[in-house]
Amino acid sequence: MINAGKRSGRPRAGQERLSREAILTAALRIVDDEGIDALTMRRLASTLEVNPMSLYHHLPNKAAVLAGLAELVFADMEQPDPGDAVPWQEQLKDAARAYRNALRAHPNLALQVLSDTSAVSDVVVVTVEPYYRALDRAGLSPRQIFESVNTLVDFIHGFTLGEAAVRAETFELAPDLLARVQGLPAGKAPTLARVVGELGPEGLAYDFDSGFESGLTVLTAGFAAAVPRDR
Amino acid sequence: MINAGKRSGRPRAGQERLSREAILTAALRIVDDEGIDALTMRRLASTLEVNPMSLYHHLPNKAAVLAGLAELVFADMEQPDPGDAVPWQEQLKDAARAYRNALRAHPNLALQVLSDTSAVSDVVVVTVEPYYRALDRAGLSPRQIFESVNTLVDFIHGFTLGEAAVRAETFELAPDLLARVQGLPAGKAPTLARVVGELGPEGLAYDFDSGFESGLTVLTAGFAAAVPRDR
DNA sequence: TGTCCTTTCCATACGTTGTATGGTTATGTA
DNA sequence: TACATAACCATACAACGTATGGAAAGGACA
Repeated sequence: MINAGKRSGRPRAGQERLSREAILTAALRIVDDEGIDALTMRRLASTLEVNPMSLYHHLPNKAAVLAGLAELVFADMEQPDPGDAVPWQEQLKDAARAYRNALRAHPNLALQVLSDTSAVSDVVVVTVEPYYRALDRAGLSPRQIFESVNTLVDFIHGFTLGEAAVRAETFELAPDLLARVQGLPAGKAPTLARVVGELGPEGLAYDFDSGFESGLTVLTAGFAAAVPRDR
Repeated sequence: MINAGKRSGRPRAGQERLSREAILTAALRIVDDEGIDALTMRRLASTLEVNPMSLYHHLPNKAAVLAGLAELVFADMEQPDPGDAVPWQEQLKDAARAYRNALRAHPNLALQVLSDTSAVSDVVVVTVEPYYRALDRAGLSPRQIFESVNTLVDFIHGFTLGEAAVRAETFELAPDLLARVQGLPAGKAPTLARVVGELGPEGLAYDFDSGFESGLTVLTAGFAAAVPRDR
């Protein structure tokens, strides 16, 4: 009768079924597989084959679970920083790509992560050095660097948000947009209508990767334009 | 005994207490005053002095209430579009400012609005004409215009998200950031540490308005740099 | 070794949520 | 005048987060 049918009590040493890490890993799997709404304390406990209340010995509440997940997302981020061997533009873009990749590795968590101020500001502090380095090399002033980094990070956040939202829904961006534009009353948005018409359905087939690169190019060009003349 | 103490039944014509619009208006007030979490169907019904289930005759479920709120936010947006009398850069910036203002008029709704794909794509279609007009005047190709607008909108979204998140929490950005950076192990992020140190506490006192303007300036400069040479 | 606090798990239960079901009464149309 | 429909209400249910308190094992100290 080795613990058969036992109902409760502390487990033997080394037999603990839970830990903060185990809980967060299971939670991340649920969110990745089934979306953020599928993550409930009861569901989480049941996949761990544990009573719901047991979770509360490792994490104070559900908000802490979500905050822990945000933490995990950033922990997996790889920091490339090729250093000064490449032009500052490439250094900047590489860092931005790494950030984007970390965020989109778990699209169902994007909203949670981006709206969790403490998670974002944590990671921003730890992560942001390559941006500062690159823009310093470019010759910007401290104030310009500070504001440029904020602008870049905001772009990445907005981009990721859009990408995650579109992936979550199952709708086709291009035909949808085309249909909407064509459905507008004539003369309502003439330039939009003309440009969209010239692009055509295949021109509108949005590729997130190239959209991101395009944004990075615009931003780096904008940063470069801000470099004082005497450099 | 004119309907006194009556418990249920259809109201007299013209005496209806509910309508989609009335419900959404009340919901918006709750969200603005007390935050998105305060909005429950029961709370909403009680401010309207109505049974919770009555709401369901005008809106199919709570998600529809939230979607309706997103709609309201955009409905209040004023579209300036000074037209071709000003440089294209100003036309672009004015439109961007109007969009930002609409989003931040209801900060507690920002997250909801930005994550509601259909709301965003609705408004983007209706709203985006000035951007297209400005960038067309600047001389960009259809493809460049399309991608530039996406970049600009993503920046606005990311910026708004950050602004709303910071406002929701009650913490001071500048001292917090400074403390975090100073708490880093020495040599961990040298450029960040130096730049932040040079800025000092007052240099870090973030002003969202000037941060937004700075982003717009960078982006317009980036767009300008993409104009083909033969223009 | 025996004592006692702590840790890890479990059982039960409470209040709140969104909403399904089905009733009651007035409206509008046939 | 009959009847489907619309606008309201009462009741009820399942699922949620989590407070409370109990059981069993671990670890510290006598």
